[in-house]
Formats: sequence, C-alpha cells, structure tokens
Amino acid sequence: MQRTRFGDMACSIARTLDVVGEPWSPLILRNVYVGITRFEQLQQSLGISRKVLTERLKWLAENGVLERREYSSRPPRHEYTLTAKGLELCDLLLVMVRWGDRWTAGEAGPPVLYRHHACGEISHVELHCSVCDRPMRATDIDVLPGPGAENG
Amino acid sequence: MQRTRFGDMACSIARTLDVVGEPWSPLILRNVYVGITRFEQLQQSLGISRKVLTERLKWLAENGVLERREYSSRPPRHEYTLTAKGLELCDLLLVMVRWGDRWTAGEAGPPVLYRHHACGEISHVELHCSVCDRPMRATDIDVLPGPGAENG
DNA sequence: CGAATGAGTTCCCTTAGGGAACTGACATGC
DNA sequence: GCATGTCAGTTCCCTAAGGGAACTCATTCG
Repeated sequence: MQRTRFGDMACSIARTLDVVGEPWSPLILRNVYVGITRFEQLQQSLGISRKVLTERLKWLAENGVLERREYSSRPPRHEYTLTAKGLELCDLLLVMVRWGDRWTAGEAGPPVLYRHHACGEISHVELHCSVCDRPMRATDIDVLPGPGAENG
Repeated sequence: MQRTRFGDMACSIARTLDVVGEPWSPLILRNVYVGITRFEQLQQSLGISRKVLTERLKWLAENGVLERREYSSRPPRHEYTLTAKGLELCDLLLVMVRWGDRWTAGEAGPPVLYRHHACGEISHVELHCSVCDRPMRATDIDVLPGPGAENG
C-alpha cells in the first residue's frame, strides 16, 4: 500500500526506501544487473504482473536508477540499463545476498556465488570503515545528529 | 500487496525481501536498533498504523529478527529487541544510509552521522571482499551458479 | 472512583498488486 | 498481402493489504 510518504522523512533509510522500498524493485535491479534488461524478459523471469512492472520501471527511471533506452526504432523497442546511481544500489543487493545466504539458504547452500575480480576467489562482502578500513558493523558505531537533521 | 511468495525463490535477495521487503520493516529495525523498542513509541515515531505495526512486529518476531520480551507482567508490557539475526540485518540499514546520504540528502547534508568506535571518526561503510579485504562492489564480481541453484 | 497508559484488536475505506485480455507497431513466412 | 508472431505496454476487474479511527482490557495513578 504505502500511502505514507517516505521521501519526505529526514532519514536516509526512509528516502532510500522511497525509491526501492517495495519488494519488486531490488529484484528488478538484480535482473537488470545480470543482463536481463527488457520488459518481456523481466516479466517472465520475475513472474511479476505486467502492470506492476510497467509502474516500477517508470518509477525507477524517473528516479534516475534506471535509464530507458531505445535499442530499435523500426519496431520501437526499449531496454533498461543501470545508471551510476542504480549501480551503487547494487551494493545493497550484495548485502542482501550475504544475509540471505547466511540465514535463509539452509541445507542446499547459496543459490548463487560471487567471484571477486581482484583476487579471483569466491567470497562475499563485508562492511568496512571508509576512514580506518577496519570492520564496521551496526554494533561498532555511535549514531549522532547530522546537518540535515529535522530540527538542527 | 505482495501476493507473490518471495520466500520460495532460489534467490537470497528474494528470501531476504520475504522477511524485510516491505518498506516499514527496515524502519522498525532502525528504531529498535536505536532504542525505540516499545509498541507505542514505535507507532508514534514512525507514524505507522497500529494494525500494520502489530502485523510487522509479529512477522519479524516469527522470523527470528526481533524478540518479544515481557518487561512487566503486572500490567503485561512488552518490548522488542534485535536478535543476532536482526542485528546483522542492520548492516543493510548502514548501506541504505550510505546510498540515501549520497543520492537523496541534497543541500542539507546527511540527517544522521555515524562514528566508528574503532577509530573515533565520522565515516560510512564501504564494501570489502571477505577473502582479500580489497573493495568489492557490484562492478568487481562475476556471478556464478551455487550449490542451492534451482536446477543444479 | 475517574482518568491515563501500554499494547493491541476491530472495522471500514481506499489503494495497490495479480492476472488475463487487449492494443499497436512493426517483421516474417507463405 | 494476409495471417501470425513479438515486444512493450495498457485496461479491466478482483482481491488483499495499508491507513485511520474507535474500541478493548488490564492495571496504575491521583
């Protein structure tokens, strides 16, 4: 439903959720990321209703996450690609994968593996501090009001 | 709406979304993480409808993300705390924060700052490889089928 | 005793998702 | 050149989920 507006909240989590907060969007991004870029392919691979897919693609394009490009004009055909903004959202997907692998994969093991170009190994992401490079998890931080806080 | 079942998909992203894929759940987790742990507080701070909050808390508790604890039995009162599973989900929040700060904060700057215990500096998370410790972004990896793949 | 509080529950209304059928612009085969 | 196929949507109806307000229930406080 989501009648409540998340985009207006003074919270970067809420504002991120405003863009990709309903559950299909991350899966659309994932598929575009792996090369499934066209309407028909997306619809079939996800099993999403065509109506909702149309709405999501429009929304994601309006918000600069996807770009809608004509790859054929004779029959007008389009495909969707990730912008820089959208590619950075894929970081989120990698962290979702990590959590899903750890907590929901069960006996069968992870459905997908990720090989890091730099070292060639199968691995997963870990969160590090941008300043000191050491691990930085939710338990390792203090939360402070910032310049964009509500009544700052 | 989400009549489609994400939990059954052979995709760790979908299975993560099955647990926290609708937009209120991450905000609930965020608030529990910062110490807003009771029903009334959560309802007021988020502006969520009481009905939906009840459903979400129940779902998150059933899925082992939150724990419902009685902190008073004389009038029966409960509070919700993060489990280990839930705390690891907060990693996801940190990455959402990072993206929201970069792409949606605008002039005002980030509403909240994070200080890393280890170095004492205001910083943000970056994704690194669990094997070689170097940066690992969506552009730095190959995707391969894993043991839990659909027809493996 | 009456009001307040915390934590829900119930009810109704609106809106968003699912699914199937339909459209429109071409392209292809016979 | 007409029927068929394909891609990318659009339209329509139905159901389920979200929003909001009122109500419940146990208990405490003044």
